[in-house]
Amino acid sequence: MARQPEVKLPAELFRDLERSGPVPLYYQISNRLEDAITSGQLPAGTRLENEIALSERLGLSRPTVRRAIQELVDKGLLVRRRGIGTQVVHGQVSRKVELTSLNEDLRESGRRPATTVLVHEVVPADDAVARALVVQPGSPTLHIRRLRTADGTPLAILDNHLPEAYTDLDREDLQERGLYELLRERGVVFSVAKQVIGARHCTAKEAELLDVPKTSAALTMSRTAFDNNGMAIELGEHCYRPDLYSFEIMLVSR
Amino acid sequence: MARQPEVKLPAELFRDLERSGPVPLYYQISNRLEDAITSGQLPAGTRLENEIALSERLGLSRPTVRRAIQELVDKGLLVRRRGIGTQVVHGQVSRKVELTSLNEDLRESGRRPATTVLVHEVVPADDAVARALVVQPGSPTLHIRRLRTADGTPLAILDNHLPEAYTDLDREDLQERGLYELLRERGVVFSVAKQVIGARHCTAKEAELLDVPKTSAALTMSRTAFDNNGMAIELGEHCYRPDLYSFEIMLVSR
DNA sequence: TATGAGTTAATGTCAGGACAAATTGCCCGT
DNA sequence: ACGGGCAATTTGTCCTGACATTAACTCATA
Repeated sequence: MARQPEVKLPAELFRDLERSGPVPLYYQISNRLEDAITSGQLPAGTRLENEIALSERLGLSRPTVRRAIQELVDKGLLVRRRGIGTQVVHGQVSRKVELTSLNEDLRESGRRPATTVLVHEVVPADDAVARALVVQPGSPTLHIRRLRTADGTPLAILDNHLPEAYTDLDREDLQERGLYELLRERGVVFSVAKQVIGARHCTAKEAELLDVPKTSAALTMSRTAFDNNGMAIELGEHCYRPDLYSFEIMLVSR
Repeated sequence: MARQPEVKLPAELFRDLERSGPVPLYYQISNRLEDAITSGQLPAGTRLENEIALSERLGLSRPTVRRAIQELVDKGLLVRRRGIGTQVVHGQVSRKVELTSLNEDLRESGRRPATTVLVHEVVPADDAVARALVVQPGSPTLHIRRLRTADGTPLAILDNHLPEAYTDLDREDLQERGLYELLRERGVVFSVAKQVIGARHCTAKEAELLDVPKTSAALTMSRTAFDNNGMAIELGEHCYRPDLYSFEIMLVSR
Protein backbone atom coordinates (compact mmCIF):
# COMPACT_ATOMS: atom_id res chain seq x y z
CA MET A 1 0.00 0.00 0.00
CA ALA A 2 1.39 3.33 -1.03
CA ARG A 3 2.21 5.79 1.66
CA GLN A 4 -0.07 8.77 2.03
CA PRO A 5 1.53 11.93 0.69
CA GLU A 6 2.32 14.53 3.27
CA VAL A 7 -0.05 17.48 3.34
CA LYS A 8 1.37 20.94 3.85
CA LEU A 9 -0.92 22.61 6.31
CA PRO A 10 -2.27 25.94 5.11
CA ALA A 11 -0.41 28.82 6.68
CA GLU A 12 -3.51 30.79 7.53
CA LEU A 13 -4.44 28.07 10.00
CA PHE A 14 -1.71 29.37 12.24
CA ARG A 15 -1.81 33.08 11.64
CA ASP A 16 -1.94 35.46 14.55
CA LEU A 17 -0.78 33.12 17.27
CA GLU A 18 -0.61 35.10 20.48
CA ARG A 19 2.81 34.55 21.91
CA SER A 20 2.36 36.69 25.00
CA GLY A 21 -1.31 36.10 25.75
CA PRO A 22 -2.52 33.96 28.61
CA VAL A 23 -3.51 31.09 26.31
CA PRO A 24 -0.72 28.53 25.90
CA LEU A 25 0.72 28.21 22.42
CA TYR A 26 0.20 24.47 22.25
CA TYR A 27 -3.44 25.00 23.09
CA GLN A 28 -3.94 27.59 20.38
CA ILE A 29 -2.41 25.25 17.83
CA SER A 30 -4.36 22.19 18.90
CA ASN A 31 -7.56 24.21 18.84
CA ARG A 32 -7.06 25.40 15.29
CA LEU A 33 -6.05 21.94 14.16
CA GLU A 34 -9.14 20.49 15.79
CA ASP A 35 -11.34 22.99 14.00
CA ALA A 36 -9.70 22.13 10.69
CA ILE A 37 -10.38 18.44 11.26
CA THR A 38 -13.94 18.66 12.52
CA SER A 39 -14.84 21.14 9.79
CA GLY A 40 -13.65 18.68 7.17
CA GLN A 41 -10.84 20.88 5.95
CA LEU A 42 -8.48 18.03 6.81
CA PRO A 43 -10.31 14.89 5.68
CA ALA A 44 -9.94 11.48 7.30
CA GLY A 45 -6.66 9.81 6.44
CA THR A 46 -4.79 13.04 5.76
CA ARG A 47 -1.14 12.72 6.67
CA LEU A 48 0.15 15.79 8.45
CA GLU A 49 3.47 17.49 7.95
CA ASN A 50 6.12 15.98 10.17
CA GLU A 51 6.75 17.57 13.52
CA ILE A 52 10.12 19.05 12.72
CA ALA A 53 9.06 20.74 9.48
CA LEU A 54 5.96 22.06 11.17
CA SER A 55 7.81 23.48 14.12
CA GLU A 56 10.31 25.21 11.85
CA ARG A 57 7.60 26.70 9.72
CA LEU A 58 5.73 28.02 12.76
CA GLY A 59 8.86 29.27 14.44
CA LEU A 60 8.15 27.12 17.49
CA SER A 61 10.04 24.37 19.22
CA ARG A 62 9.30 20.75 18.50
CA PRO A 63 8.05 19.98 22.04
CA THR A 64 5.41 22.68 21.69
CA VAL A 65 4.15 21.37 18.38
CA ARG A 66 4.37 17.85 19.68
CA ARG A 67 2.26 18.66 22.70
CA ALA A 68 -0.40 20.28 20.51
CA ILE A 69 -0.57 17.12 18.43
CA GLN A 70 -0.64 14.96 21.55
CA GLU A 71 -3.76 16.77 22.76
CA LEU A 72 -5.58 15.69 19.63
CA VAL A 73 -4.23 12.17 19.83
CA ASP A 74 -5.67 11.99 23.34
CA LYS A 75 -8.99 13.18 22.02
CA GLY A 76 -8.94 10.49 19.37
CA LEU A 77 -8.72 12.82 16.40
CA LEU A 78 -5.19 11.97 15.30
CA VAL A 79 -3.12 8.81 15.17
CA ARG A 80 0.66 8.75 15.36
CA ARG A 81 2.98 5.98 14.25
CA ARG A 82 6.72 6.19 14.41
CA GLY A 83 8.43 5.90 11.09
CA ILE A 84 5.17 6.79 9.38
CA GLY A 85 3.79 10.06 10.54
CA THR A 86 0.63 11.54 11.95
CA GLN A 87 -2.74 10.99 10.33
CA VAL A 88 -6.30 12.11 10.83
CA VAL A 89 -8.28 9.08 12.00
CA HIS A 90 -10.63 7.41 9.60
CA GLY A 91 -14.21 7.24 10.62
CA GLN A 92 -16.56 10.05 11.41
CA VAL A 93 -14.97 11.54 14.44
CA SER A 94 -15.73 12.17 17.80
CA ARG A 95 -17.11 14.77 20.14
CA LYS A 96 -14.96 15.04 23.15
CA VAL A 97 -15.78 13.33 26.39
CA GLU A 98 -15.30 15.81 29.08
CA LEU A 99 -16.56 16.34 32.53
CA THR A 100 -19.77 18.14 31.59
CA SER A 101 -23.16 18.39 33.16
CA LEU A 102 -26.39 17.27 31.60
CA ASN A 103 -27.54 20.85 31.52
CA GLU A 104 -24.56 21.99 29.48
CA ASP A 105 -24.81 18.96 27.22
CA LEU A 106 -28.40 19.75 26.37
CA ARG A 107 -27.78 23.41 25.84
CA GLU A 108 -24.86 22.68 23.51
CA SER A 109 -26.94 20.35 21.41
CA GLY A 110 -29.48 23.11 20.97
CA ARG A 111 -32.24 21.90 23.26
CA ARG A 112 -34.03 23.85 25.95
CA PRO A 113 -33.39 22.29 29.36
CA ALA A 114 -35.56 23.16 32.33
CA THR A 115 -35.48 22.02 35.94
CA THR A 116 -38.00 21.41 38.69
CA VAL A 117 -36.60 21.06 42.18
CA LEU A 118 -38.54 18.28 43.89
CA VAL A 119 -36.51 17.92 47.07
CA HIS A 120 -34.14 20.36 48.74
CA GLU A 121 -33.17 19.43 52.30
CA VAL A 122 -30.22 19.28 54.62
CA VAL A 123 -29.94 15.80 56.12
CA PRO A 124 -27.32 13.80 58.02
CA ALA A 125 -25.18 11.67 55.74
CA ASP A 126 -26.05 8.01 55.71
CA ASP A 127 -23.27 5.47 55.39
CA ALA A 128 -23.28 5.20 51.60
CA VAL A 129 -23.27 8.97 51.08
CA ALA A 130 -20.62 9.49 53.75
CA ARG A 131 -18.36 6.91 52.16
CA ALA A 132 -18.74 8.40 48.70
CA LEU A 133 -18.16 11.98 49.85
CA VAL A 134 -15.42 11.01 52.32
CA VAL A 135 -17.11 12.71 55.28
CA GLN A 136 -18.19 11.55 58.74
CA PRO A 137 -21.47 9.59 58.76
CA GLY A 138 -24.16 11.83 60.22
CA SER A 139 -22.51 15.08 59.16
CA PRO A 140 -24.85 17.53 57.42
CA THR A 141 -25.26 17.13 53.65
CA LEU A 142 -27.51 18.75 51.12
CA HIS A 143 -29.83 16.38 49.33
CA ILE A 144 -31.55 17.63 46.22
CA ARG A 145 -33.77 15.87 43.72
CA ARG A 146 -34.56 17.52 40.43
CA LEU A 147 -36.62 16.66 37.39
CA ARG A 148 -34.84 17.73 34.23
CA THR A 149 -36.82 18.29 31.07
CA ALA A 150 -35.68 19.09 27.54
CA ASP A 151 -38.04 21.02 25.31
CA GLY A 152 -40.80 20.24 27.78
CA THR A 153 -40.28 16.46 27.82
CA PRO A 154 -39.18 14.77 31.06
CA LEU A 155 -35.71 13.38 30.54
CA ALA A 156 -34.11 12.49 33.84
CA ILE A 157 -34.45 12.44 37.61
CA LEU A 158 -31.34 13.79 39.28
CA ASP A 159 -30.57 12.96 42.90
CA ASN A 160 -27.52 14.72 44.31
CA HIS A 161 -25.75 14.83 47.65
CA LEU A 162 -23.26 17.55 48.57
CA PRO A 163 -21.01 17.93 51.61
CA GLU A 164 -21.45 20.49 54.36
CA ALA A 165 -19.59 23.31 52.61
CA TYR A 166 -22.29 23.50 49.97
CA THR A 167 -25.44 23.02 52.03
CA ASP A 168 -26.36 26.68 51.49
CA LEU A 169 -26.97 26.27 47.76
CA ASP A 170 -30.13 28.15 46.98
CA ARG A 171 -33.26 26.34 45.89
CA GLU A 172 -34.28 29.08 43.46
CA ASP A 173 -30.82 29.16 41.89
CA LEU A 174 -31.04 25.42 41.27
CA GLN A 175 -34.38 25.90 39.60
CA GLU A 176 -32.89 28.36 37.16
CA ARG A 177 -29.40 27.06 36.55
CA GLY A 178 -27.32 23.90 36.52
CA LEU A 179 -25.63 22.49 39.60
CA TYR A 180 -22.21 22.42 37.99
CA GLU A 181 -22.61 25.99 36.81
CA LEU A 182 -23.36 27.12 40.36
CA LEU A 183 -20.47 25.15 41.80
CA ARG A 184 -17.99 26.48 39.26
CA GLU A 185 -19.16 29.98 40.09
CA ARG A 186 -18.12 29.34 43.66
CA GLY A 187 -14.62 28.56 42.52
CA VAL A 188 -14.87 24.78 42.33
CA VAL A 189 -12.54 23.39 39.69
CA PHE A 190 -13.58 19.87 38.80
CA SER A 191 -10.76 17.47 38.24
CA VAL A 192 -11.82 13.84 38.10
CA ALA A 193 -15.07 11.95 38.35
CA LYS A 194 -15.89 8.29 38.72
CA GLN A 195 -19.03 7.19 36.97
CA VAL A 196 -20.88 3.91 37.00
CA ILE A 197 -23.47 3.40 34.29
CA GLY A 198 -26.09 0.71 34.54
CA ALA A 199 -29.70 -0.13 33.87
CA ARG A 200 -32.71 -1.37 35.82
CA HIS A 201 -36.46 -1.13 35.95
CA CYS A 202 -38.19 2.13 36.73
CA THR A 203 -39.86 2.40 40.08
CA ALA A 204 -43.51 3.39 39.97
CA LYS A 205 -42.71 6.90 41.14
CA GLU A 206 -39.95 7.33 38.56
CA ALA A 207 -42.23 6.13 35.79
CA GLU A 208 -44.81 8.70 36.79
CA LEU A 209 -42.32 11.55 36.93
CA LEU A 210 -40.72 10.61 33.62
CA ASP A 211 -44.11 10.09 32.00
CA VAL A 212 -43.41 6.55 30.80
CA PRO A 213 -45.23 3.21 31.27
CA LYS A 214 -44.72 1.52 34.63
CA THR A 215 -42.66 -1.34 33.22
CA SER A 216 -40.12 0.81 31.41
CA ALA A 217 -36.37 0.33 31.58
CA ALA A 218 -34.24 3.07 33.09
CA LEU A 219 -30.66 4.09 32.35
CA THR A 220 -28.82 4.93 35.56
CA MET A 221 -25.64 6.81 36.27
CA SER A 222 -23.93 7.21 39.59
CA ARG A 223 -21.14 9.75 39.78
CA THR A 224 -18.72 11.01 42.38
CA ALA A 225 -16.89 14.17 41.36
CA PHE A 226 -13.69 15.52 42.90
CA ASP A 227 -12.18 19.00 42.66
CA ASN A 228 -8.57 19.84 41.90
CA ASN A 229 -7.89 19.62 45.61
CA GLY A 230 -8.84 15.97 45.58
CA MET A 231 -11.91 16.65 47.75
CA ALA A 232 -15.22 14.98 46.95
CA ILE A 233 -17.69 17.63 45.83
CA GLU A 234 -20.76 15.81 44.68
CA LEU A 235 -22.45 12.42 44.62
CA GLY A 236 -25.08 12.05 41.93
CA GLU A 237 -27.58 9.25 41.43
CA HIS A 238 -29.30 9.85 38.12
CA CYS A 239 -32.04 8.04 36.28
CA TYR A 240 -32.56 8.70 32.55
CA ARG A 241 -35.25 7.90 30.05
CA PRO A 242 -33.40 5.44 27.82
CA ASP A 243 -35.39 6.28 24.71
CA LEU A 244 -34.22 9.88 24.94
CA TYR A 245 -30.73 9.68 26.34
CA SER A 246 -27.53 7.66 26.04
CA PHE A 247 -23.89 8.07 27.00
CA GLU A 248 -21.29 8.66 24.36
CA ILE A 249 -17.75 7.81 25.34
CA MET A 250 -14.46 8.00 23.50
CA LEU A 251 -11.80 5.63 24.79
CA VAL A 252 -8.15 6.19 23.97
CA SER A 253 -5.46 3.65 24.67
CA ARG A 254 -1.78 4.42 24.95
CA MET B 1 -5.85 25.33 56.44
CA ALA B 2 -2.31 24.21 56.99
CA ARG B 3 -0.40 22.93 54.05
CA GLN B 4 0.27 19.22 53.86
CA PRO B 5 3.87 18.42 54.67
CA GLU B 6 5.90 17.08 51.79
CA VAL B 7 6.56 13.35 51.88
CA LYS B 8 9.97 12.11 50.90
CA LEU B 9 9.37 9.12 48.72
CA PRO B 10 11.21 6.01 49.89
CA ALA B 11 14.30 5.42 47.83
CA GLU B 12 13.67 1.71 47.34
CA LEU B 13 10.63 2.64 45.26
CA PHE B 14 12.97 3.67 42.53
CA ARG B 15 15.83 1.24 42.85
CA ASP B 16 17.02 -0.67 39.82
CA LEU B 17 15.58 1.56 37.13
CA GLU B 18 16.66 0.18 33.80
CA ARG B 19 18.20 3.01 31.87
CA SER B 20 19.02 1.03 28.76
CA GLY B 21 16.12 -1.40 28.67
CA PRO B 22 13.28 -1.14 26.20
CA VAL B 23 10.85 0.18 28.82
CA PRO B 24 10.81 3.99 28.94
CA LEU B 25 12.03 5.52 32.17
CA TYR B 26 8.93 7.61 32.71
CA TYR B 27 6.85 4.47 32.42
CA GLN B 28 8.91 2.60 34.98
CA ILE B 29 8.54 5.46 37.41
CA SER B 30 4.83 5.93 36.91
CA ASN B 31 4.29 2.21 37.35
CA ARG B 32 6.07 2.05 40.65
CA LEU B 33 4.31 5.16 41.86
CA GLU B 34 0.99 3.68 40.87
CA ASP B 35 1.75 0.51 42.80
CA ALA B 36 2.69 2.55 45.85
CA ILE B 37 -0.61 4.42 45.68
CA THR B 38 -2.93 1.52 45.00
CA SER B 39 -1.20 -0.59 47.67
CA GLY B 40 -1.87 2.10 50.22
CA GLN B 41 1.80 2.86 50.81
CA LEU B 42 1.01 6.44 49.79
CA PRO B 43 -2.35 7.22 51.42
CA ALA B 44 -4.93 9.63 50.02
CA GLY B 45 -3.93 13.23 50.49
CA THR B 46 -0.21 12.56 50.63
CA ARG B 47 1.73 15.43 49.17
CA LEU B 48 4.59 14.25 46.97
CA GLU B 49 8.07 15.68 46.79
CA ASN B 50 8.28 18.48 44.30
CA GLU B 51 9.33 17.67 40.78
CA ILE B 52 12.74 19.29 40.91
CA ALA B 53 13.85 17.63 44.12
CA LEU B 54 12.57 14.30 42.90
CA SER B 55 14.36 14.54 39.58
CA GLU B 56 17.61 15.46 41.30
CA ARG B 57 17.35 12.58 43.71
CA LEU B 58 16.66 10.10 40.92
CA GLY B 59 19.33 11.50 38.67
CA LEU B 60 16.75 12.16 35.96
CA SER B 61 15.63 15.26 34.19
CA ARG B 62 12.55 17.14 35.25
CA PRO B 63 10.60 16.47 32.03
CA THR B 64 10.98 12.74 32.58
CA VAL B 65 9.73 12.88 36.14
CA ARG B 66 7.02 15.27 35.07
CA ARG B 67 5.79 12.94 32.39
CA ALA B 68 5.65 10.03 34.83
CA ILE B 69 3.49 12.13 37.15
CA GLN B 70 1.33 13.27 34.25
CA GLU B 71 0.49 9.66 33.44
CA LEU B 72 -0.98 9.21 36.89
CA VAL B 73 -2.79 12.53 36.75
CA ASP B 74 -4.43 11.33 33.55
CA LYS B 75 -5.46 8.15 35.31
CA GLY B 76 -7.02 10.15 38.09
CA LEU B 77 -4.63 8.99 40.81
CA LEU B 78 -2.82 12.27 41.38
CA VAL B 79 -3.86 15.90 41.41
CA ARG B 80 -1.53 18.76 40.61
CA ARG B 81 -1.94 22.39 41.55
CA ARG B 82 0.59 25.00 40.72
CA GLY B 83 2.01 26.79 43.69
CA ILE B 84 0.94 23.89 45.91
CA GLY B 85 2.30 20.61 44.75
CA THR B 86 1.15 17.16 43.76
CA GLN B 87 -1.16 15.11 45.94
CA VAL B 88 -2.69 11.67 45.93
CA VAL B 89 -6.43 12.11 45.35
CA HIS B 90 -8.83 11.65 48.20
CA GLY B 91 -11.40 8.97 47.76
CA GLN B 92 -10.74 5.34 47.04
CA VAL B 93 -10.43 5.95 43.36
CA SER B 94 -8.41 4.00 40.91
CA ARG B 95 -9.10 1.36 38.30
CA LYS B 96 -8.06 2.68 34.98
CA VAL B 97 -10.46 2.96 32.09
CA GLU B 98 -8.75 1.37 29.22
CA LEU B 99 -9.71 -0.18 26.00
CA THR B 100 -10.34 -3.67 27.32
CA SER B 101 -12.59 -6.48 26.31
CA LEU B 102 -15.28 -8.02 28.43
CA ASN B 103 -13.35 -11.26 28.45
CA GLU B 104 -10.24 -9.63 29.91
CA ASP B 105 -12.30 -7.64 32.39
CA LEU B 106 -13.91 -10.78 33.74
CA ARG B 107 -10.69 -12.71 33.91
CA GLU B 108 -8.97 -9.90 35.78
CA SER B 109 -11.71 -9.75 38.36
CA GLY B 110 -11.25 -13.43 39.02
CA ARG B 111 -14.31 -14.85 37.27
CA ARG B 112 -14.43 -17.65 34.76
CA PRO B 113 -15.72 -16.40 31.41
CA ALA B 114 -16.96 -18.79 28.76
CA THR B 115 -18.32 -18.24 25.29
CA THR B 116 -20.85 -19.90 23.01
CA VAL B 117 -20.75 -18.88 19.38
CA LEU B 118 -24.34 -18.60 18.20
CA VAL B 119 -23.80 -17.08 14.77
CA HIS B 120 -20.70 -17.06 12.57
CA GLU B 121 -21.34 -15.98 8.99
CA VAL B 122 -19.90 -13.86 6.24
CA VAL B 123 -22.54 -11.45 4.95
CA PRO B 124 -22.62 -8.33 2.79
CA ALA B 125 -22.45 -5.16 4.86
CA ASP B 126 -25.74 -3.37 5.28
CA ASP B 127 -25.77 0.41 5.33
CA ALA B 128 -25.39 0.86 9.07
CA VAL B 129 -22.50 -1.60 9.33
CA ALA B 130 -20.81 -0.18 6.23
CA ARG B 131 -20.99 3.34 7.62
CA ALA B 132 -19.59 2.30 10.98
CA LEU B 133 -16.73 0.28 9.52
CA VAL B 134 -16.03 2.76 6.71
CA VAL B 135 -16.35 0.15 3.95
CA GLN B 136 -18.47 -0.11 0.79
CA PRO B 137 -22.06 -1.25 1.42
CA GLY B 138 -22.37 -4.84 0.26
CA SER B 139 -18.71 -5.71 0.82
CA PRO B 140 -18.14 -8.93 2.76
CA THR B 141 -18.11 -8.69 6.55
CA LEU B 142 -17.97 -11.25 9.29
CA HIS B 143 -20.97 -11.26 11.59
CA ILE B 144 -20.66 -13.14 14.85
CA ARG B 145 -23.02 -13.44 17.78
CA ARG B 146 -21.80 -14.89 21.03
CA LEU B 147 -23.28 -15.62 24.41
CA ARG B 148 -20.83 -14.77 27.16
CA THR B 149 -21.20 -16.40 30.57
CA ALA B 150 -19.32 -15.83 33.81
CA ASP B 151 -19.07 -18.71 36.24
CA GLY B 152 -21.83 -20.40 34.30
CA THR B 153 -24.31 -17.51 34.43
CA PRO B 154 -25.36 -15.81 31.19
CA LEU B 155 -24.05 -12.27 31.24
CA ALA B 156 -24.19 -10.74 27.78
CA ILE B 157 -25.06 -11.23 24.14
CA LEU B 158 -22.29 -9.93 21.90
CA ASP B 159 -22.97 -9.08 18.27
CA ASN B 160 -19.90 -8.09 16.28
CA HIS B 161 -19.19 -7.08 12.70
CA LEU B 162 -15.70 -7.10 11.21
CA PRO B 163 -14.41 -5.91 7.83
CA GLU B 164 -13.23 -8.12 5.02
CA ALA B 165 -9.64 -8.51 6.25
CA TYR B 166 -10.87 -10.46 9.27
CA THR B 167 -13.59 -12.63 7.75
CA ASP B 168 -11.38 -15.69 8.20
CA LEU B 169 -11.49 -15.60 12.00
CA ASP B 170 -12.02 -19.15 13.13
CA ARG B 171 -15.23 -20.18 14.84
CA GLU B 172 -13.50 -22.60 17.20
CA ASP B 173 -10.93 -19.96 18.19
CA LEU B 174 -13.75 -17.59 19.10
CA GLN B 175 -15.32 -20.29 21.23
CA GLU B 176 -12.13 -20.64 23.22
CA ARG B 177 -10.73 -17.13 23.36
CA GLY B 178 -11.72 -13.47 23.29
CA LEU B 179 -12.16 -11.50 20.09
CA TYR B 180 -9.73 -8.81 21.15
CA GLU B 181 -7.16 -11.39 22.11
CA LEU B 182 -7.36 -12.97 18.66
CA LEU B 183 -7.15 -9.62 16.91
CA ARG B 184 -4.17 -8.47 18.94
CA GLU B 185 -2.45 -11.73 18.07
CA ARG B 186 -2.81 -10.77 14.43
CA GLY B 187 -0.94 -7.59 15.07
CA VAL B 188 -3.88 -5.26 15.52
CA VAL B 189 -2.99 -2.42 17.87
CA PHE B 190 -6.14 -0.78 19.13
CA SER B 191 -6.00 2.95 19.42
CA VAL B 192 -9.38 4.56 19.97
CA ALA B 193 -12.94 3.41 20.36
CA LYS B 194 -16.24 5.21 20.38
CA GLN B 195 -18.86 3.75 22.67
CA VAL B 196 -22.50 4.55 23.17
CA ILE B 197 -24.13 3.17 26.28
CA GLY B 198 -27.90 2.99 26.64
CA ALA B 199 -30.75 0.91 27.94
CA ARG B 200 -33.94 -0.63 26.58
CA HIS B 201 -36.21 -3.59 27.02
CA CYS B 202 -35.00 -7.07 26.29
CA THR B 203 -36.42 -8.76 23.25
CA ALA B 204 -38.04 -12.12 23.86
CA LYS B 205 -35.10 -13.93 22.35
CA GLU B 206 -32.58 -11.99 24.42
CA ALA B 207 -34.52 -12.69 27.60
CA GLU B 208 -34.44 -16.39 26.83
CA LEU B 209 -30.71 -16.42 26.11
CA LEU B 210 -29.86 -14.37 29.18
CA ASP B 211 -32.20 -16.43 31.35
CA VAL B 212 -34.19 -13.47 32.66
CA PRO B 213 -37.93 -12.63 32.69
CA LYS B 214 -39.37 -11.38 29.42
CA THR B 215 -39.96 -7.85 30.68
CA SER B 216 -36.44 -7.26 31.92
CA ALA B 217 -34.37 -4.19 31.21
CA ALA B 218 -31.18 -4.54 29.18
CA LEU B 219 -27.99 -2.49 29.28
CA THR B 220 -26.67 -1.92 25.78
CA MET B 221 -23.31 -0.83 24.45
CA SER B 222 -22.43 -0.08 20.87
CA ARG B 223 -18.74 0.29 20.06
CA THR B 224 -16.64 1.07 17.03
CA ALA B 225 -12.94 0.39 17.53
CA PHE B 226 -10.07 1.75 15.42
CA ASP B 227 -6.48 0.56 15.19
CA ASN B 228 -3.38 2.73 15.29
CA ASN B 229 -3.67 3.08 11.55
CA GLY B 230 -6.99 4.82 11.96
CA MET B 231 -8.83 1.96 10.28
CA ALA B 232 -12.11 0.67 11.70
CA ILE B 233 -11.59 -2.85 13.03
CA GLU B 234 -14.77 -3.83 14.76
CA LEU B 235 -18.36 -2.81 15.33
CA GLY B 236 -19.95 -4.32 18.41
CA GLU B 237 -23.57 -4.29 19.50
CA HIS B 238 -23.71 -5.73 22.97
CA CYS B 239 -26.55 -6.43 25.37
CA TYR B 240 -25.81 -6.97 29.06
CA ARG B 241 -27.79 -8.27 32.02
CA PRO B 242 -28.07 -5.10 34.10
CA ASP B 243 -28.24 -6.90 37.41
CA LEU B 244 -24.83 -8.45 36.75
CA TYR B 245 -22.92 -5.82 34.83
CA SER B 246 -22.30 -2.08 34.75
CA PHE B 247 -19.78 0.27 33.19
CA GLU B 248 -17.26 2.02 35.35
CA ILE B 249 -15.74 5.14 33.88
CA MET B 250 -13.17 7.57 35.13
CA LEU B 251 -13.38 11.03 33.65
CA VAL B 252 -10.44 13.40 33.87
CA SER B 253 -10.68 17.04 32.94
CA ARG B 254 -7.75 19.26 32.15
C1' DT C 1 -5.80 43.55 64.83
C1' DA C 2 -6.23 43.49 60.12
C1' DT C 3 -4.64 44.48 55.61
C1' DG C 4 -1.48 44.43 51.94
C1' DA C 5 2.96 43.97 49.70
C1' DG C 6 6.78 41.20 49.07
C1' DT C 7 9.04 36.53 49.33
C1' DT C 8 9.16 31.77 48.54
C1' DA C 9 7.93 27.55 46.56
C1' DA C 10 5.83 24.87 43.35
C1' DT C 11 3.92 23.72 38.87
C1' DG C 12 3.16 25.47 33.83
C1' DT C 13 5.15 26.69 29.49
C1' DC C 14 8.69 26.99 26.00
C1' DA C 15 13.27 26.49 23.71
C1' DG C 16 16.81 23.64 21.43
C1' DG C 17 19.40 19.61 21.01
C1' DA C 18 20.71 14.65 20.90
C1' DC C 19 20.08 9.95 20.18
C1' DA C 20 16.97 5.60 19.77
C1' DA C 21 13.66 2.86 17.38
C1' DA C 22 10.42 1.74 13.84
C1' DT C 23 8.92 1.73 9.23
C1' DT C 24 9.23 2.47 4.46
C1' DG C 25 11.23 2.43 0.11
C1' DC C 26 15.17 2.07 -2.82
C1' DC C 27 19.13 -0.23 -4.63
C1' DC C 28 21.75 -4.02 -5.57
C1' DG C 29 23.03 -8.60 -6.10
C1' DT C 30 21.58 -13.01 -7.34
C1' DA D 1 11.93 -11.06 -10.98
C1' DC D 2 12.80 -11.54 -6.32
C1' DG D 3 14.80 -10.99 -1.85
C1' DG D 4 18.02 -8.80 1.48
C1' DG D 5 20.14 -5.12 3.32
C1' DC D 6 20.96 -0.24 3.72
C1' DA D 7 19.54 4.54 4.01
C1' DA D 8 16.10 7.99 4.71
C1' DT D 9 12.23 9.47 7.25
C1' DT D 10 9.56 10.11 11.25
C1' DT D 11 8.09 9.71 15.80
C1' DG D 12 9.69 8.30 20.77
C1' DT D 13 12.53 9.35 24.58
C1' DC D 14 15.54 12.06 27.35
C1' DC D 15 18.49 15.96 28.51
C1' DT D 16 19.52 20.96 30.02
C1' DG D 17 18.05 25.40 30.73
C1' DA D 18 15.05 29.43 31.30
C1' DC D 19 11.18 32.17 32.53
C1' DA D 20 6.02 32.70 33.72
C1' DT D 21 2.20 31.96 36.76
C1' DT D 22 -0.05 30.75 40.84
C1' DA D 23 -0.72 30.03 45.73
C1' DA D 24 0.78 30.17 50.33
C1' DC D 25 3.36 32.28 53.75
C1' DT D 26 5.80 36.28 56.22
C1' DC D 27 6.14 40.49 57.88
C1' DA D 28 5.73 45.40 58.03
C1' DT D 29 2.42 48.97 58.38
C1' DA D 30 -1.95 51.41 59.12
